[in-house]
Amino acid sequence: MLPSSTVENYLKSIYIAQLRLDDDQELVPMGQLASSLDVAPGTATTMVKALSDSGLVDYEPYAGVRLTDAGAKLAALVLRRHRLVELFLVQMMGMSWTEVHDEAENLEHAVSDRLIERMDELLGRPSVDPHGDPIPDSMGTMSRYHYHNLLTCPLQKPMNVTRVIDQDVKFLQFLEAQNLKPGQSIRVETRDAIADSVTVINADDRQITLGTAAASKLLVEPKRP
Amino acid sequence: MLPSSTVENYLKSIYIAQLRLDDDQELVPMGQLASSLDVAPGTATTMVKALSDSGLVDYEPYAGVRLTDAGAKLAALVLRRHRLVELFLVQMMGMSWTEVHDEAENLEHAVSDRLIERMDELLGRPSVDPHGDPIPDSMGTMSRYHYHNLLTCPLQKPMNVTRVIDQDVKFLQFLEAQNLKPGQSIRVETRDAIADSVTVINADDRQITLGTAAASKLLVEPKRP
DNA sequence: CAAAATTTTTTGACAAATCAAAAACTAAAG
DNA sequence: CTTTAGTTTTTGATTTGTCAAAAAATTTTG
Repeated sequence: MLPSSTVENYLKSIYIAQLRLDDDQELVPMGQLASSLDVAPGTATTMVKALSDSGLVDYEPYAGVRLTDAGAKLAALVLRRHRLVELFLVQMMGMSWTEVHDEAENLEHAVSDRLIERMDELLGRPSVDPHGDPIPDSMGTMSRYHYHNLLTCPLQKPMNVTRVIDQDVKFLQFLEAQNLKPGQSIRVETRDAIADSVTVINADDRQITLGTAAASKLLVEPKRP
Repeated sequence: MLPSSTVENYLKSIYIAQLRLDDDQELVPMGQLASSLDVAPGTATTMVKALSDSGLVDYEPYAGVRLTDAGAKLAALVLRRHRLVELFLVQMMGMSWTEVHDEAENLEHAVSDRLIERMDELLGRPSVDPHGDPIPDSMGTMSRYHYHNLLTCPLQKPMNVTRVIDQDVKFLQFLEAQNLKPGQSIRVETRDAIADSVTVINADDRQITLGTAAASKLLVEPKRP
């Protein structure tokens, strides 16, 4: 009984929401789930009850939903397929990292285990996708790093962009144009809480100002070569 | 309103059945369509009526169904995706020509035009897939070549296998083991109508005997080195 | 050509996934 | 602690794709 792509999408959404909830014990609220899947709230309730009956989630009425171990493993494997496909499209097909998310959104439900294994091999068992997101292994285990973002990292220190937490094409294109892609070296110059902004210097010594909402989506780590 | 993968499969089946019907004016019987799609006859009737309402097929009750121009174009583009994916899996992913059909069966509904165009480019605008089946162009035009098969080709003349009209993995593996893949050089030695068999000599001078049902699935053309 | 066999269509039902809007519940504010 | 605001669940419908079995049409056969 292989899960439908709808089921895979629900599991994936819950998985990602749970990661963002951070505290691993918490429940994902139904409203949030519904809006992330772009369905009506009642639809999510119905579906989550069915998932609960299949043992993929724990559901607490009026409180929210949490993946079981079985559900979490399935979700991680969907994410693995998604991210390997993204990397494959960039590395082997020469597509832009800004456009591969939507393509992978469809392919993640259509690629077989055999093909995914082949991609993994050809790509050299990569650990992150083109956005810096970690790729779960074939057992469904995903490394969980706690990166700094542009709001929390030290000022005036050379950092590397390691990850971008947003799949919006325009935003990614903007980052590319400003040399703020994963892998680039940057440093945060100033932060202004009142102005709600952060200024960073990129590798070309160009200064870029971001709002804090955008700044929080760029994850960095101390530069070390 | 992009067609669902179910609709794509119906169109593809009708398209292929129509090619086999040869006389282009004929109708595909509902029973044949239903069994090729592995659905109940009534299901096919219902679906075909819906396709007819969308202007993708002409439906004549109790007689059968035929693609309209719009339907034929859509079907050809599905076939294009299927066959490009198959070739891609063999050429670029190193998969076996015997196993790519099933994989392509899923991927044909998930790959975008953009990705297909990229594959086509990387593969050098190929004209046939690993089974020798022609690949329609992006306008939905497919070359319709009239090959001989092992039952109709001249005896004792050197021929090239150009195409295999069967996707059964065991059969393809058999052909591979006997050096009867597309591209190989062979010659038909004898035919025996009573014994219902054909004997062929492969490139290694090994003699292989096939039943006529199998023999009719191997298409050949005169060897021209 | 009429009876039998076959094919096709119709009918009624069902499962998956969804929505809109009413009802129920929880949380927040006064 | 009650009213209000915000979530969540229920309810009743809808769409897509499917099946089994009855009914109708067609084709084959004696």
